[in-house]
Amino acid sequence: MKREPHSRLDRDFVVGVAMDLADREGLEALTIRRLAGELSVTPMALYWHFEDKQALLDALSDQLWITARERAREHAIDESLDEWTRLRMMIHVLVGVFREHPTLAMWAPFRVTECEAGLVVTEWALDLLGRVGFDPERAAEIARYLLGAAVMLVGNQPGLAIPDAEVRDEMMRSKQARLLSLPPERYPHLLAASPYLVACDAPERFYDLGVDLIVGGMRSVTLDSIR
Amino acid sequence: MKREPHSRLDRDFVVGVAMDLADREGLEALTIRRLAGELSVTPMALYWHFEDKQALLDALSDQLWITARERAREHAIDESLDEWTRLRMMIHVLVGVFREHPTLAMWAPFRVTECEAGLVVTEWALDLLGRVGFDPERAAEIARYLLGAAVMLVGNQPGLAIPDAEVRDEMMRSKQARLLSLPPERYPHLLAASPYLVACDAPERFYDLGVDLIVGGMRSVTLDSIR
DNA sequence: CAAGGTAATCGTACACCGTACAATTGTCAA
DNA sequence: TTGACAATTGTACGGTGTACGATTACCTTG
Repeated sequence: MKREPHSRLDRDFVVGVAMDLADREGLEALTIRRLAGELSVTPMALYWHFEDKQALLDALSDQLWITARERAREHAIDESLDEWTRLRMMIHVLVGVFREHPTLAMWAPFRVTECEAGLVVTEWALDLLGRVGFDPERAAEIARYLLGAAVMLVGNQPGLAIPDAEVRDEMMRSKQARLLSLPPERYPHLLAASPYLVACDAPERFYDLGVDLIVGGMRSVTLDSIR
Repeated sequence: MKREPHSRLDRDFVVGVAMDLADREGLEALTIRRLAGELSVTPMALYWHFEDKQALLDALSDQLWITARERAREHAIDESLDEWTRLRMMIHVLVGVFREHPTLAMWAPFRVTECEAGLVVTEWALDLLGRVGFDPERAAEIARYLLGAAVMLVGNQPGLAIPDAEVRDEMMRSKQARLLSLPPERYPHLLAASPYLVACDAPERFYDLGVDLIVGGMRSVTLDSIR
C-alpha cells in the first residue's frame, strides 16, 4: 500500500489509496492533506491529477460503477434467465458492491449518468425493466428508485459513520440500553423490536430481505401483477 | 424573520431560523457563522444554546419528527381503517414531511430513536407492521427500510443539492443534452428514458409511485401475499 | 434602590479544511 | 548540454467548527 518516496504519483494509484483510506476510516478521514500524507507527498501534488476534491470523489464513485458493471455482466446478463430473476440479480450485485465501500456508496447515484460504466449498467436495467412491461417513463423512475434503494439499504446500516468497531459496538450497546429503559406500557412494540432496530446480527438475511422488498415493490406496480 | 437586535436568543427561535436557512440555501449554507450573522449575533453565542453544531442539526431533525408525529396522529391513527392503508398513509406522511425540508431529511433516520417524537412514530409503525403479520424482528427491519426509503425518495431527487433554481435547471438541461448525444445503438433505452432520468416534471405522481413501491414491497414479503 | 450572582454574549485564538498561485524540481528529447 | 514541460513543492488565503476567558445584561435579594 505504501509508495516508495521517489516514484511519481499515478492517478489510479491515488484512487486506490483514497478508496482504501475511505473504507478504513470513513469519508471524513478522506481529506486532501491526509491522503497526501498517506502518499508521502504535498497536498497540492494531488491537484495535478485531480481538478479538485470533487473530481477525486467522482473517480472513486466511477470505480464503484466499473466493478458493478463487471459483476452485472457476469451475473445478470445471461439471456436464458427470466427477466425478474435477472433484475433481482442486478440489485443483488449493486447491494454487494455498495456493501464493500459503504461510505462511498452515497455518492454513486450522482455519478451514474456521468460515467461510462454507470451508463451501461443503467442501460441494462432499463432494458430489463422494459422487458417486464414498464414504459420508458416508468422504467426511468423505477430505475432511480432501485438504485436509491440499494444505496439506502447499505447506508442505513446503523453506526456506519463510525469506522472504529469498538466505539461502534459501545454506542450500540448504550443505545439499546436506553431503548430498554423506556416505559413498557407506552412502547411495547419498540421494546420487543429494540435489538433489531439498533443493529442487525444477520446482515446477509437483512440484505436478502431488502432485495425482496425492492423486487416485490417493482412487481407490485406492474399491471399484470394482479394476474 | 429578522430579530430585533436587543432581544435575547431563544433555542426554538434559533432552530426556526436555521431550518429556514437550510431550506432556502441548502445544508452547506447552514454554517455557525452564517447562522449567527442571520441572527445578528456572534458565532459563539450559539454555543450557549447548543453544545455543538451536531446538536443543532439534531434539533432540526427532531423538529421533523415532531411534525411527522402530529400528522401521523391526524391521518394514520384512525382505527377504523385497515392496517395496510394506515401504513400507506404513514409513509405518505413521512414523505410529505421530508419533502418540505429535503436537505434535512437525510439526518432524520439517525435521530429517530433519539427523540421522543421519533420513538412515538416508530412505535406506531411497529404496531401496524405487527398487525399485518410481521414478527418483531421482521417489523424492525422493515421499519428501517420504510424510513430509509421515504428519505431516499426525496433525497434522490436529482439536483437537490443546488438551491438556486436557475442554476439547477441549466444543469439539468446540459445533462439531458449530454444523454441525448449518446450513440443510439448502444444506449437505446437510456435515450428513450433520458427526460425522466434527469428530472421529474410530475413530482406528485413520482412520489405516489414511490409510496406504491414501498408498500408493494412490504406486502410482497408477507406470508399471506401468495393468497 | 444598590449589590451581587448568574445567564447570555462577545473577542480572540487555534487547528483544520480546500485550494489559488508562483517557484521549483525532475525527466526526457533535440 | 540545453530547453521544454510534466510533476511537485512552498506559501498563503479565506473558510470551517470551537475552546477559553473577559465582558455584558438581567434578575433577585438585601
